[in-house]
Parts: sequence; structure tokens; C-alpha cells
Amino acid sequence: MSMRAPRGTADILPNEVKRWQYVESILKDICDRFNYDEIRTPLFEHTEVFQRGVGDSTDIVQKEMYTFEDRGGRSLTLRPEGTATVVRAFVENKLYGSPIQPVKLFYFMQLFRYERPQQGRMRQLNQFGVEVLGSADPSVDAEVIALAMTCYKELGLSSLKLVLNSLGDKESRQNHRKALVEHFSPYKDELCSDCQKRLNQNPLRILDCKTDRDHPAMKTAPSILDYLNEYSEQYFNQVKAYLDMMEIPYVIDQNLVRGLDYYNHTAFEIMSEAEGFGAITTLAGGGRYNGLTEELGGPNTPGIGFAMGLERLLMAIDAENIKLPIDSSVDCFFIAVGETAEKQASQLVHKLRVNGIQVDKDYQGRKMKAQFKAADRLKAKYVIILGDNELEDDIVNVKNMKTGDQTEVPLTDLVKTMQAELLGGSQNE
RNA sequence: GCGGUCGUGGCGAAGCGGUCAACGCACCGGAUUGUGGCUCCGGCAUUCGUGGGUUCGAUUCCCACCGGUCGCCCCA
Repeated sequence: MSMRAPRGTADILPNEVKRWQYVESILKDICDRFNYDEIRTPLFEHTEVFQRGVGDSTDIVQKEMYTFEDRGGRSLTLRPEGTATVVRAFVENKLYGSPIQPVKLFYFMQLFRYERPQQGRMRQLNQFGVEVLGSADPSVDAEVIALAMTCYKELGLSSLKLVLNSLGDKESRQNHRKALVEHFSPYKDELCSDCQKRLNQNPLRILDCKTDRDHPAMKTAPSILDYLNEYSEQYFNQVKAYLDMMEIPYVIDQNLVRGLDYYNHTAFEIMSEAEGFGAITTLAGGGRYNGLTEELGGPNTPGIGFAMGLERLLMAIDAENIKLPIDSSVDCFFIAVGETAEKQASQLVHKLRVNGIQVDKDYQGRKMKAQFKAADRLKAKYVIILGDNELEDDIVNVKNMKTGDQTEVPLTDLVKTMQAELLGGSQNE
């Protein structure tokens, strides 16, 4: 096959789409209760938005962006990440001037990253995320985390781990950075090549390295938590206190460093602990990014958010064997036999449809038996039969597929009868 | 970007140099000329991922590429 979807992309077929729609409806409903409003931003941005917003030293910017030049010579990039585009929109549209503060936003986005695909990692991926701009109150941090956890909980997931850390403010980070460089410099030659680079660029990320995880210097490395200044420490304590009050369990991981440059203070990750989930266990990640608005040309506005991968969310639902309540049945299947009946069927089917009843029919002039099979396949609740016998008496036979009961219904009463049947049927179930 | 593994009909899966290919499921038709989920019979691969090569001959051997999958890096 030569015409294939590009590597790392996937078609989501109707059956699967039903699951997505269900999940999306739950997430939207939660956002509604938390009073977050949806924002939609362009699929691509000026490349600079991500270079400045996400950070030049990050893997995303260095090797994962789909960047292209348009016919006007502009460098554009398919968004690899949500926060930078949302913050750009926040600044550009001066939402910092909105009378309602903070600004609480959610989004569903398709993102693009040039990576080697594997399960739970696609080149085109879907994320649901949330951003709150305009408040530096620790209760907001806790609320955002609570929102994320609520999403998983209401979808029935339970094998989850919330990992929490604080990266501190600028001053704390600088002090910690200095300590890290001093600590690791003597061992530079023993560290992996990535970490040798990180030592200069972003020593914090050495802590997150899997290659050097067992190096003795790791254990004794200075923890950011020991370098938090008073404000940062208090802030972190308050976030934890709010989570405790909401009874949201978490574990502290001093080595949790998020991959993007813009994070400070609260950083968190939600992982799946379900058996057989695969190597990639991160379901969602987020944190605070005070200062990012300035980086993108706006006034200094505090912000915090998270994003969760929807592909991974669906995977986790499967891994925990959760059956989503998806109704794939059709209410009625109309069976017509004979030319006259088939012609009249189209008319009756349309009449039922415009009166709010879900109906499907055969389109291939098949025999009654085959039409019944089709009705079964569609899990039809009722079959409506119109043939020569019925035509003579101006009636139709309505068969309840579950009970097998069949009754004659005058054509003039069909809509009314079906409305009554279907209403009654749903009440019983 | 690196490494392992795999690529046969709509799906699952045999064949592993020599009649262009078992079997199962699904689907279509018939037995049963107006009633489904059972049974029986029949039908259903003119590119065996793509392109080269070896050979008298390749789905079967070799190479490259493409793709899936698992892992590494990193992340959602």
C-alpha cells in the first residue's frame, strides 16, 4: 500500500470515535463544574512562539518540531505543545485586562512532534489541558491538580500516582543550580554525554536522567527542596495543605523536573500504575509558569496549567479494563419487501426521523432474512416491517427485537406509537 | 536519532524454493419464494508491505526502503 497515513498518525474510526466523544464529554462537564472556559488557538504559530515559550534548550524545540516556511517566507511551526499557544493568545488578546480574574481556560488540541512512534506516543497527538492565568494563589495550584485528578476519577481510573515537587522561584532555582554545578562538576567525566551538556545548560535535568540514575553522586545531590527560599517553601507547603484538605494523595519526588523551561514552583505529574501499561507511564504533566507571559511579550502574569494525553488516557482506560457506557445500538430498523413497499419506506423512514426517532434501513433490496440480520448487526431495538400484506391494510408490523413481540400498527399511528415505545423502553432500562 | 522484533484475504493465522496460497472468523448467496441470533451447502487472495538481487523457478533465500510493534532518549 502506497497511500498510507504518515508515520505516527492514526485514523480514528467510528467505533473508536464514540469512546473519544464519551471521554471528551466527561472532561468538558468537569470543566464546566470547575467553571473553566474553552479556548481554541491556531494549529500553527510563528516558530518563535515555541522557541521562546517552550525554551530553546528543550528536546521539543531542538529536535521535535514540525517547522516549515510558508510562501511568504515566514517560519511557522505546527504546535508541539499547548501552553505556549494559549499564553500567546492570552497576551495578544489582552485577556489580562479581563474583568474576570483569574482567567481559567481549557482546551482540546492536536499537537505535532517529530518522534519515533510507539504505543502512547504519536507524531500527531491529542491533549486536553487547562491553564489558569492571573493568580499566584496556592489554592489555584491545588485546584488545577484536583481538576486533573477528577478527570481520571470520573472516568473510573484508580491505579494512579500523583507526583509532586517544587522547583521554587527564580532565586531558589539559581541557588540550587549553583549547588548542582558544584556538586556534579567533579564527576563530569563519569556522567552520560547528555548530562555533560546539561551541566552547563540545565543542570536541574541531570536529576531526571535515567542513564545516570544509579551514579553515587545522584543520591547525594542537593535537593531543590533544601534550596527553596522562604516564600517558595511556604508556597509549596500551602499547596500541599490544600491537597491534604481535599484528600488528594500525592508523593513528593525531589527529582521530578519537567522537561520544559518555563516551569517554577509547583510541578506535578500523574502516572498510571496499571499492570501492562507499557514503558510510558506519564498520563499528564503540569506546573506553574510565572513569568512566561513576559517571555511572550505581555505583562508579568502568574500562570499554572497541565495537559493530559488523550491517547494515553484511552490506553489507561483499557489497561484498567474499564468499559465505557457507550450505546452503539439503533432504535429502529425499517424492513421493506417489494418495490411498492420500498418506495413508501423512504417516506416513512424520513417521517420518523424528523419526528425524533432514530431509524435505519436496507439500501440494497435484500431479502427479508438478510434485512433482519442487518437489523441484528445494528442492534436494532425495533424492526418495522412493511410488505404486501401490510400495504393492503395500511398498517405496519412493529417487532420488539428483545422480546420478539410483534404488533400491527396503523400507518397513521406509527410515529406516535414509536415515540411512546421508545420512551417507555428507555424508562425500563 | 539508536537497538530488538515483525509485515500473507475485512480480521486472525498456516505455508518457508517447485501446481499464484491451508484453516478459522466475518461477509455474500442458497437450502427455507415474508421474519433475526441454530444447522447444512456454496462463494470470497489476478501486488503474499515496496523495490532490487540470487535461482530454471521465490510468499518462501539475500539487500535496501517503507510501515507496525517493543525498548532507549525524552515526553502527553
